[in-house]
Amino acid sequence: MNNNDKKPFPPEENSRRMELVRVAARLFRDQGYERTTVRDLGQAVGLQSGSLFYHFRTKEEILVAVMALGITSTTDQLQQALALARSPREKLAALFHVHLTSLLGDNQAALEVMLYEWRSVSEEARPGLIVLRDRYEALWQEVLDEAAAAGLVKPDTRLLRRTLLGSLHWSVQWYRRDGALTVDQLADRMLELILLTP
Amino acid sequence: MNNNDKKPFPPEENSRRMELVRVAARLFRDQGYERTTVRDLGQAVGLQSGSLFYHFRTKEEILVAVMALGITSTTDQLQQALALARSPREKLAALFHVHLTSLLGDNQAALEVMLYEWRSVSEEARPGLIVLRDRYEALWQEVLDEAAAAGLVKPDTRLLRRTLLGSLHWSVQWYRRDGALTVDQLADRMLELILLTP
DNA sequence: GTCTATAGGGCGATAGAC
DNA sequence: GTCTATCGCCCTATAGAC
Repeated sequence: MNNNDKKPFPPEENSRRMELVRVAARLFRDQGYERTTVRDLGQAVGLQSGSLFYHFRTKEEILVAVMALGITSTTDQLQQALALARSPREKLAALFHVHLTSLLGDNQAALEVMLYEWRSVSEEARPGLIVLRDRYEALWQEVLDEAAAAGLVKPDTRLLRRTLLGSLHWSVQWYRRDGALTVDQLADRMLELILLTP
Repeated sequence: MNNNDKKPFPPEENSRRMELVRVAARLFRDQGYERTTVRDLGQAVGLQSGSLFYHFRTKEEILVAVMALGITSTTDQLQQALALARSPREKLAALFHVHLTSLLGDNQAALEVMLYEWRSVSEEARPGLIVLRDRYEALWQEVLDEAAAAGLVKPDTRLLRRTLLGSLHWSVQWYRRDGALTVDQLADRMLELILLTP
C-alpha cells in the first residue's frame, strides 16, 4: 500500500508512518521545520533519507501529518475530559488542564508544531488543518459560553477564548518542567486569574 | 566604515543599514526567516545579494538587528507613554495600547519577528537579545505590581505578566485590520477582561 | 558601496537494485 | 520497505573589479 490512496488525515493507523510522525514532531519542535532536513529525520528513525519518500510524498506532507496529529489528539483528550466533567466549573478547568498537558506534557511535541509552523504550510494544505483547529476552538467556545452564563467568567467570551488560548500557547516559551510549578498547578493558577468568583 | 567596529546593538543610525533592517523585518515576518533568502532581501532593497554582506557579516546578523529593533523601539514607546500616564490605571492601559500598536500597527513587523524567530538565533547572539527583552518585561512587572497594589488586578502579577503577554502576542494570529475592532478598541477590551473593578 | 561571478556545500526528491 | 547513488537546484558567503 502506498500513500496515494490515503485520505487527507487518516487515523495514522499504520504504525511505521505513525512512528515517523512522532519523531518528526520532536525534531520540528526543537529545531524548526525549515531547519530540520530529511537527512536529520531519516537518521533519527534509522532510515536513509530517500526511504522516507516511500511513506510521504513530500517533506511538507510530514509537517501536515504532525500538525493534524497535534490538534486531533488534543481535541480527543478534551472531549473525553468534558464528558467526565459535571459542572461548568469542572468543564472550564478541563480546558486548561488538557491544553497544558498536551502542550507541556511528556508525550506531545505535535501541538506545539501546530501552533508555530503555520507559515510553512502551503495554501493547499491549510484548509484541512483549519477545519481541525476550528473544531477544537468550538469546544472551547461552548464551555466558555456555559461558564459565562453561570457567572464564572466575563461575558465577552469570543475575545476571552482568543486571549486564553494565547496565554496557554505562550506557556511553552517560559514554562520549565524542573521549575516550581507542576503542569496541573499551573493550569489551576491560570484558571484562577480569570475567574470572577474565587 | 565597515560593520566590524560596531557595538552589538547600535542605535542603527546609519540610514542604509536601517533601511535594510526595516525591509528585512517585513520579509521575515511574512515568509519566515529561514524561507527568506538573501536574494529575496537584495531584490526588495534593489541590491545584488552579495552586496548585503558589506553591511552585515551574516544573514543571522540581519535577524538579530531586526529583533533588537523590534524590542527596543517598543520599549522606548512604552517608556514615553508611561511618563505621560498619571495613575496606575492609565499606566496599565499604556501597556496594552503600546504593545498592540507596535505589534499590529502599520509600522512594525520587527516585534513580531522578535517573538517568533527565536529558534533561528544562535546561542552566541541570544544573551544580548534576552537583556533587551528583560528590560521590556521589567517595565510591565513594575506597572502590574502597582496596579495590583491599587486593587485593579489580581495579585499574582508574575503569572499575570506572562499570561497577558501571551494573549497580546497571539493577537497577530487572528486580528484583522479590516475587521470590526480598531487596535485601540481591542486594547481596551483586552484590558477590561482582567480588571477587577469595571 | 555596489557589481559580477562563483566557490563550496546542503537541500528535497527520484531511480532502480534488492 | 529499504538501500545506494545521484540529479538538479538553491543556498550563504567570498573575491576582486569598478
